[in-house]
Amino acid sequence: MNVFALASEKLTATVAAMCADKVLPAALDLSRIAVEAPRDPSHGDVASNLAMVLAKPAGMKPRDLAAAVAERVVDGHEIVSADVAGPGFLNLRLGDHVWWRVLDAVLTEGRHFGDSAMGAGRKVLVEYVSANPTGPLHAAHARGAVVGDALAALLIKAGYEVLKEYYINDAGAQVDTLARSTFLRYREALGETIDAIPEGYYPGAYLRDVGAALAARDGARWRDMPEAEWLAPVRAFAIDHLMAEIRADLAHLGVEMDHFASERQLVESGGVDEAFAALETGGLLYTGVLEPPKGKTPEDWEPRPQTLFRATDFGDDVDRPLKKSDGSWTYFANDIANHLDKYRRGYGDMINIWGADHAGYVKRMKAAVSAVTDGGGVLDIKICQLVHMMDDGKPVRMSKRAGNFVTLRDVIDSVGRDVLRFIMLTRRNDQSMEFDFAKVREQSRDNPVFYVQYAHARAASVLRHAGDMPADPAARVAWLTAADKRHLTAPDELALIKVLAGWPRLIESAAESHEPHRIAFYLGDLAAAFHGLWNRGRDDARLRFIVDDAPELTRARLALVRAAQSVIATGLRLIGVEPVEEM
RNA sequence: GGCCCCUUAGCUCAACUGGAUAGAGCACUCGCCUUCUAAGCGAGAUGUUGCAGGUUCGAGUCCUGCAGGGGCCGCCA
Repeated sequence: MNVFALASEKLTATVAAMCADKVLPAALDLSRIAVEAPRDPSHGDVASNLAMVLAKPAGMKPRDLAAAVAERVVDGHEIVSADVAGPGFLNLRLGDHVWWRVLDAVLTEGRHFGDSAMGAGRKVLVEYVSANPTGPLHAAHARGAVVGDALAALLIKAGYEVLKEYYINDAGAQVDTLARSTFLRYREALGETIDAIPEGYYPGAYLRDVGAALAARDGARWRDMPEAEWLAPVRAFAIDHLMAEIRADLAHLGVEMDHFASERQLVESGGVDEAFAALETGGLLYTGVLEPPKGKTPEDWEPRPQTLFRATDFGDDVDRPLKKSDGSWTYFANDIANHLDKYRRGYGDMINIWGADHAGYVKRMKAAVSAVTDGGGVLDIKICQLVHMMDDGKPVRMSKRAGNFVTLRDVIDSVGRDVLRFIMLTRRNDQSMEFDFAKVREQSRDNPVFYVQYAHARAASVLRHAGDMPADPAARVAWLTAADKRHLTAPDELALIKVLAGWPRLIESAAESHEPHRIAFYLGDLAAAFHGLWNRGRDDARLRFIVDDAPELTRARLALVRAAQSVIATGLRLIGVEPVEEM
């Protein structure tokens, strides 16, 4: 149950009744009415701007209109008071039993509390990670992986049908370089001495494993053949090998993709030609010469006619080339095909999670999606800003060139999957963040993961001490919902229930804005409210959850504890973190 | 040179997509504490939201310009 929806229905019903009574004109536009929690709890439980939005069409002053609605909306039961404040806000206060009902809803709905029908089963494709298959995932991939995965889970909870997809860049020059680099390691595995890795090859030691595996499978078969013979099979072998590692690393992080899309397969099956044809049919291609980028002219720049896409018609800054000088497709052309393919698979809503290095690419991709789907497809792109890896305040040096970058696997092994996942959501995606190995392992109030986990474990501890409570889950829910909630009237008890009541709304707003970090922040707030209640018991034993000589009071409080624990657990699981029973 | 993101308390960051007196944590000061779980609790103080304009009942949020930080900028992906 969603108290904001409840209040919203009450308010619109009241306005409708006033229209019917001709107090207000008919056919008012109610779409801009907001019903939300006021920032300051002293203003009430629910606030609405309806009087300010409707004032002009209704021909009334906002405060007068608000007062008229206030008078009619109060029923002394669910809405116990309505006040006009400021320029015309309508502040509602809900009856305590509304909150008690929320508590029962949390208990009976369990992990389904907060599920929303908002998505109405609409299909959404979330593409994330999509790292090149030329090496293991490194630390910088963690953020996109976690943000994408949590967003996907969030959208599922909000009622969307989600496909989690990884786009494998297995078609460009980089995978040819991978093949050649692997071939060196293959010869090495066959006994040759490789003095130095030539310039332009991948030097990473991880390719030794790949070379050795190839030698183990095929022996010396490729060694003396010309490159044209071995390039494709070695490339395929290396990609398969590295993708298997990438999948294993993702699994280690708790990320399970639904689908892996191959760029090469897309190209070979004619997907790019189709996208090209679609653009050509729309008259969106022409041959032209681009200006060199100002202030940074490449040394070998020479004006050259190219096949260009009219990206500027769709909000981009310049038109973009689709073919390289050797006649092959640009990465952009392939990616257009990738997105057209998504669209044709039924995914009109697409979300891509990208790293900061791709930020300059956003406009053209959105332009392309708009063009190639004739406006039918919508692409949202979330840019994950850089993560600065630190250890106790000192930057962790990473050099991809030297091949000594920190792998994703290293980070997971070092701090644990749960910590990594949670921390990656403690910043908005478009904000850069520090990740300090020492700090995230710290067990203190400063560490948000610890703080939230501790709240869950504390709740579990209380429930373990509750002697009367049935152990069987169904019986326990029945026992807790049957508790007399009239014992829960203290302001901070109600405050905790109000935080719980905000969960369904948080799911919807986070899903709508594609911002999974809000879950982590919400859990921090919820944990704070719970710890606050706990701490009341330190000074006054009567304020503890379990009061020995007051079984009915205890039972009601246990219902609150269990409800808080349940929402914390649901929230943690939603972002892929396992709640702990003990710490 | 161009484009994108960012700039909020001393520090690290929020702010429910335009709402009311901009909030947390850390650090700081004072007091308390050893528990249903020890890794703490309570109280206090903290602001020209980078700067200058604009839009409107109302702007941290939207539009323009400027400054600073980061990222990117045809034939890499």
